Amino acid sequence: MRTPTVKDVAREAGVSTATVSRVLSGKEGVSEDKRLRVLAAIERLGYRPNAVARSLRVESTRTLGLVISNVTNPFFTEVARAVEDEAAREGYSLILGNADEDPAKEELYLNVLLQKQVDGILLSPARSDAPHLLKVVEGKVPVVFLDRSIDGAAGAPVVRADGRGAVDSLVEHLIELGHRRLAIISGPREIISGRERLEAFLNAAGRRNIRIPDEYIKFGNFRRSSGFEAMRKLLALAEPPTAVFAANNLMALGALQALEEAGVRIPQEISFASFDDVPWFGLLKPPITAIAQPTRALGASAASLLIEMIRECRSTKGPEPMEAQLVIRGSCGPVREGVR
Amino acid sequence: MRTPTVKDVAREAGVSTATVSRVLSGKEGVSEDKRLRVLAAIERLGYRPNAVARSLRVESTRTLGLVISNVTNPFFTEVARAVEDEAAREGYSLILGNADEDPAKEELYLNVLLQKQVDGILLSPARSDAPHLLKVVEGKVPVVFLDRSIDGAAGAPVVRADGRGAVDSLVEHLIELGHRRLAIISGPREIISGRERLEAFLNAAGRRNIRIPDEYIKFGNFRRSSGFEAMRKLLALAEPPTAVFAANNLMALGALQALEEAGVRIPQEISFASFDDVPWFGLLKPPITAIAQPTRALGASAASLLIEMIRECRSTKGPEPMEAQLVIRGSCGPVREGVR
DNA sequence: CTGAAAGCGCTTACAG
DNA sequence: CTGAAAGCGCTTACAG
Repeated sequence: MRTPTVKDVAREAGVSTATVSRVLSGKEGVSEDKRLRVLAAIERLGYRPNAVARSLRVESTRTLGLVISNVTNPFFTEVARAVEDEAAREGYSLILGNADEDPAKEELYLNVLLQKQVDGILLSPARSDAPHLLKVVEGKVPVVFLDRSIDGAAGAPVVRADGRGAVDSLVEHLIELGHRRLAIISGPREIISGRERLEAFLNAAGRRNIRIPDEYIKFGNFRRSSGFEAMRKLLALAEPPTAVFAANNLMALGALQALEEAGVRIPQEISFASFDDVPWFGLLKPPITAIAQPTRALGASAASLLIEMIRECRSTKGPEPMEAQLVIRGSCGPVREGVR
Repeated sequence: MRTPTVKDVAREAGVSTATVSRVLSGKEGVSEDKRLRVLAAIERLGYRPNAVARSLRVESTRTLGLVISNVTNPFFTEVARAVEDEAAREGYSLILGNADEDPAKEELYLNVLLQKQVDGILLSPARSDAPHLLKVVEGKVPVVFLDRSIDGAAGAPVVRADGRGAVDSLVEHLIELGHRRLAIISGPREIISGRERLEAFLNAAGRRNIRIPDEYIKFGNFRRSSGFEAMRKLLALAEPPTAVFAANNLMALGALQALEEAGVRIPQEISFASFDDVPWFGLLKPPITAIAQPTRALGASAASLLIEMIRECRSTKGPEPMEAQLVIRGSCGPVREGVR
C-alpha cells in the first residue's frame, strides 16, 4: 500500500488537492463542511504530509545547520542543547555537523547543508583564517557565528562571550596571591577564542609588569591530550611556573591528569585555573577556580538571532558580547615560600 | 541573480538536463566532450545541486534522525558523536532531536522526522511502555533502538550494552569489602536500562543472601538533581547504607555533590560507585569506581546497522549486546568497624 | 550517446 | 468558497 498523498486525501474527501492543502496549512476560506471532510479523510488514510515536497515548493526547509568543531566538548554540548531547544520551540529542526577542528571536514559539511537547503547556519569555525568560508557567508543563506568567527566576515553576526575581563580578574587574583611565574596552556592562535584568551592573559600580566617568558606559553589544540602534554612540559621546566591557566575545559582535564600523575599538589605546589566551568570542577579537591561562560544564553541567543534573520530576510548585527565570569574556588592559593 | 539550476547548466553547456544529471551522478555513457562542457558550465555558474529536489525524486534524503532523551548526558553525547561520525562516513546527515525524557516531545520529534522523510531513525525512547511508538516502528522507515527499547517492538533491533554482569561484579566487590547495607539510586523502572540495573543489583545481592530494604532503593530520573536528592535522603536515614550505587553518571554527579555538602568522606564513611564512566571520575579523591559502557562502539554499531537496514531494505536482528565493564578505583573501601 | 517528457508531492496565483 | 493547472528542481524510463 502506497503512502497516501494529497491526491488520495482529495479523492477520499471529494474535493480538490488545493482544498486539502488549504486545510492542512490552516488557511482561511474553506467551508466548514469541506474542512471536516478533509480532516476525516486525513484521519482515515493516516495521511502525513511530505515535508520534502513542501520544501521544494515553498523554498524553505524549516531546518537549521549547526556545525561545531567538537561535540564531545561540554561547552559545545551545552551550546548545542540550547540551540536545539530554541530551534525546536520555533519549529525548526537541526542538522548537526561535527567538524572535528578540521577545516576540510567543515567545508564538506557546509556544502552538504547548502545542498540540503537549510534555512540558516550556525557555525563555529575551526580557524579564523578561512577565506573559503567567505563565499558561504556572503551567499544567500543566513549565517551566524557561534563562539568563534572568521577574519573579514563583516556580513555575519557573531555570538560569543567576552572573556577578557574575566581573564584579567584571574591574573589579578593570582598576582595578589603572590604569583609571578604565570603560565598559560593556550588554544591555537588561529582560533579567535584561543587568541583572545592568550592576549588577555599576556596583557593582564604586562599591565602589572609581569613578563611571561615563551617557555611559559604552551600551545594546545583545545583537546584533552594537548593539555596533558603541555602540563607535562611545564612541570619539566628547570624553573616551573607557580600558577597555570588552561584556556578551555578539555585541556584543563588533561592538565589535571598530568598533575595527578606527577603527584603535584594543588594549590600547595601549583595554582591552577581553567577557562570554561564544568559541574565536576566543584567536586575536585580543591575545587577548581574557573571562568564561566553564559553557555546556554549563547546558544539560545545565536539560534533566535538566526531565526530572526531568516524571518526578516536581512542581516542584523550580533548582540553585545556577554561577559564571562571568574568563579573563584580553591585551586589558586598563595605562592609557596621562597619561590618568588 | 537566481540560484542556477540544472536547466541553466544545460543551456550553458548546450546539452539537455538529462545529460547534466547524468554527469552529476557520475553515470556511464556520456561522451567525454559533453561531460567536459557540463563540468565547465557547472564551474562557471557556481551551480550547486538542490538536494531537496533530488530527494523528492529519488525518494531518499540521505538523512538519519537521532532522537535521544538528554544531549547533556555525556553518555549520549559520546554516543551521538560516534553516530555522527559513522553517518558522515557513509554520506548521511543527522537531524538531532532532544526529547528531554518527555514522551510527548519525543512523539513530536518522531513525527517531524517522518514528515521530513528521513531514511532511518535511531531512537532512545523516554520510556519502554510506549504503545504510540509501535506504529512508527512498524512503519516503513527503519528504526533501531539505542541503549533503550520499548515493550513489544519485535521488529526493530536494539543496540545496547548489557550491564548485568558488571553490576554483579560490583556487588560482589562491595560484599567482599564487608558491606551489607547496600543502597541504590536507581533510574526509573519505566526505562529498560533503569530496570535492568536495579534488577541486576537486587539479584546480585539476593544471590548472596543480602536483602535490600525499600528505604535503600531510591528512584531518580537519571538527572543530576534527582541523584542529589536521593543521596540526601539516604544520608538522613536512621541507619544509612555503607555503600551506594548510582545508576548513571548524572545522578552520580548529584550524589557526589550531596556527599560533598554533607562532608561525608569516601570511602572511609561511605563507599560509592556509579554506572557509566566519565573521564573526571579518575581525578576525584578518591577516584570513583564505575561501570564503563562501550559508548563509542554502541553509537557506531547502531548507525552502521541502521544504514545496512536502509540499504538492504530489510530488518536485521541487533548484534549481541556488548558487555559493560567494572572499573575498580578507590571509592569503595572496607566497611568501617562496628557497622555490620 | 542523447533528449523530450513525465512525474516525485506539494502550494499558489488565477479564474470563476 | 473552490478547482484546474502550473511549477518548485531534480531523475529516469523511453525512444531514437
